[in-house]
Amino acid sequence: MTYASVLVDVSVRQTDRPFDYLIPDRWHDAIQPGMRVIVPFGPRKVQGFVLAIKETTSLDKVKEIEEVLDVMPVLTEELLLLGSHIAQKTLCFLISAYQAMLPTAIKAVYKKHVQITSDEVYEALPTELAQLFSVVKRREWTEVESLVSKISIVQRAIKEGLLEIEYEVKNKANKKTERVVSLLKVLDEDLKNISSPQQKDIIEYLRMNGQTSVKELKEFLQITDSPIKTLQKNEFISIETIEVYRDPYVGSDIEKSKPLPLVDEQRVAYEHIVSSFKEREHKIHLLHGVTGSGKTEVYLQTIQEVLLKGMEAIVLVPEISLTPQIVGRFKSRFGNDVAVLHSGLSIGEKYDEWRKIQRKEVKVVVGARSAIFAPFENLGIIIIDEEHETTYKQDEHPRYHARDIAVWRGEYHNCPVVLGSATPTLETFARAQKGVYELETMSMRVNQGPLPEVEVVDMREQLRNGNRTMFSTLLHEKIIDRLEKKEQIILFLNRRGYSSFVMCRDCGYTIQCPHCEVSLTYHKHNHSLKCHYCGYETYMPKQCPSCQSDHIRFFGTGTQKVEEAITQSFPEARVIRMDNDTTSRKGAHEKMLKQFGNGEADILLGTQMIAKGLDFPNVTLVGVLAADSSLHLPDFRASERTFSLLTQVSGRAGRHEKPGEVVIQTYSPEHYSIELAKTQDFIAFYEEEMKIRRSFHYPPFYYLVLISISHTDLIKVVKVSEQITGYLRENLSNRSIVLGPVASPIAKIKDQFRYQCVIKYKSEPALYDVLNRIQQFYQEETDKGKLQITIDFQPTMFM
DNA sequence: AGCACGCCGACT
DNA sequence: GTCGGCGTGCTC
Repeated sequence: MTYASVLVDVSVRQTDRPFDYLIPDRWHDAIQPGMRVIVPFGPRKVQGFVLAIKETTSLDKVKEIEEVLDVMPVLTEELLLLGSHIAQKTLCFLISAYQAMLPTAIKAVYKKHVQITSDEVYEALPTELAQLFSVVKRREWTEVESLVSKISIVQRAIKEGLLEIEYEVKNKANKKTERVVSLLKVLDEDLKNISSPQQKDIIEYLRMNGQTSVKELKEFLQITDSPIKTLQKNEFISIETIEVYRDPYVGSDIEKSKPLPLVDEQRVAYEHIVSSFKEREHKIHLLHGVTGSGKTEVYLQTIQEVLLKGMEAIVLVPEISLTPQIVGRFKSRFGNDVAVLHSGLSIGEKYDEWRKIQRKEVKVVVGARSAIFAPFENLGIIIIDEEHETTYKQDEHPRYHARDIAVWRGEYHNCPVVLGSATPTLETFARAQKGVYELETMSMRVNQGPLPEVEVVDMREQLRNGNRTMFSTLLHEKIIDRLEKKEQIILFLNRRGYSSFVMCRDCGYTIQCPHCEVSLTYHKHNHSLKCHYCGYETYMPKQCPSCQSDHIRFFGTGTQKVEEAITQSFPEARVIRMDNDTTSRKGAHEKMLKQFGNGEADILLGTQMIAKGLDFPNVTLVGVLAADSSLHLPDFRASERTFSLLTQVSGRAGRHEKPGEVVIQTYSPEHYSIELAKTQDFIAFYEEEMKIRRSFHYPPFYYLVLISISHTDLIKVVKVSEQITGYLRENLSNRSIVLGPVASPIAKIKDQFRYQCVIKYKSEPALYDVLNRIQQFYQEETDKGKLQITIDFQPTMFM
């Protein structure tokens, strides 16, 4: 007898452990850990993952596995191991960790049907049910629920054995299939006997072109299914259904590219990384290169080496759909060896890309955060571009950081991990300084061009001098100049922590969301006010609800408003505006960038999404409007983010022959992150910021855990928060610091009050134990859904 | 999470 | 005496 430990797809604490099932004989040697199965669980059926195969079980009664869903495991041995590591380190259920590794298409969909037990039951059934099941003998539960007058009559029929419930587990996956036609043996004699010209055409076509899809045959020969069917019936051809891949990049013509010559700094970095790959050393390299220093080319050539050895590579890029230019570079270098995974793909497309990896049909995957789980088994290198990006941290369970996963997998495979950035996180840079990571510095731009000249304009002064527009005199002049020279301009609107809120000029009243403690945002297109947290929407009032004054206006600068200002100040300029509104349609993003690249516009105006990765030779001016809006967020990383953002945006200017200029507009020009962005001196910024981090006990000197507590009852939230902080203070070592409880910066979302506390620690042996105990203590209450407690290690946000 | 089981009040 | 409400506890 062999048994399987199965982890079922039910994410609650009580089922967060394996259950044993008997493996039926027919599956004996076929079943392997990492495969998905369907098992009976209580009265229903659920999907589960086989964790292990074993010869014995301690139970006296076990059920049999009902079905095996995979031919090969969807989770490799490595990923199974990694899952338990993630569950342990982020305090999530094991099943959640595994779910996070797989494409959504593979997730189970549960259905419940009601059917007649036998044809003889009609007399016994109540008329209502007899009618319902007279023609259709099997119906979906939800359908029955809505058609029937009372659920109880169905339940009684089930008890009496007239009806029964059947549980079904389906795959969300939709493999895209295609019917293909192959020619069987057709003798010339047979051909003579075929009178239909269409059938003859088909055979002719197949003889010329070999295996062909039904679709193509029909299109090319302008025929229907019927002659094809006849040929199949007479066994001249065979039709089989095969799986095909959707190609999200079909039609985009990609030219093959060749390795570019490396400049000295690039070569040094390249050689270091390649040597640790060849020596099979798990080293972490920080590739610290200024914008335009050619980091991507280093990635490409190191990957080339990895591929030469028949090994595989993972490349993470922040939210990749936003940088089609980068995807293009990988596709053009490695062609069909590349799979691309990002959020812009449909569920089916993601699944197809994932299948290519699983079947080892590709060697390189380029993707966003979750691509770190690519099921490669022969990894040679892992690259994380723009290492400092916060999108690498998942903000829902499991709250993992892709960088940590990369390090874990690098260790498992004994391969190097490369972290690339012009503005690495302080944590990473500090490790490189200490020699924990290898530091590769690239301080020169490949084109030998200088970094762009950056000027900071004090907007307070502009205001004092009577300039009330969004453009300082300097930026205005420079825009005019570029427009005349037919050079291009990027205008960046820093909107983080910024929105167009509504305020009464007379009494100062601002309109807030009734369910969340945030101001509502004004939306121009339908004159509405919307809450960005819960979706609440209302009309824009004509009068102040508080003092009835007419002077109620919206404040803040949206991209729309900037666009209007541009057309007013520079009527001849052609503008492309990129923000969430204009790029939500699929492919809109790529299209707009292409237009700008072709010179169809003079100004590209946008938010964060235009800050990185873009490379347009004709851009010689970058303007940053309101540089400091990200500076005053209640977050210790605000300075780091601002500096990083300004550096990245500045890097968009003058990347090729023409030198670039940057104008940064700010109300706090004396702030060090803005002052240092002017010289783009990362080291100076690092040293300055480290002083602050040290004295305030922030990372990289301390690790952080953020515990958030929320509930609809404020008193309950306060009580639980105080209990938790009290417990932490009592049970953690006195070297750790516990802050709070305090109300979260956004104190209420969706009618839930939110409190938080923070643990700062350097080394805390009791940490996991204590946090687990807290989770267990409140488990009953959190299960009911009223109370929520989330624990976030190394949080990126404190909102 | 679902689902059954069981206990209790309400109503034919 | 039955129906349906919800609290409790289990699922190999």
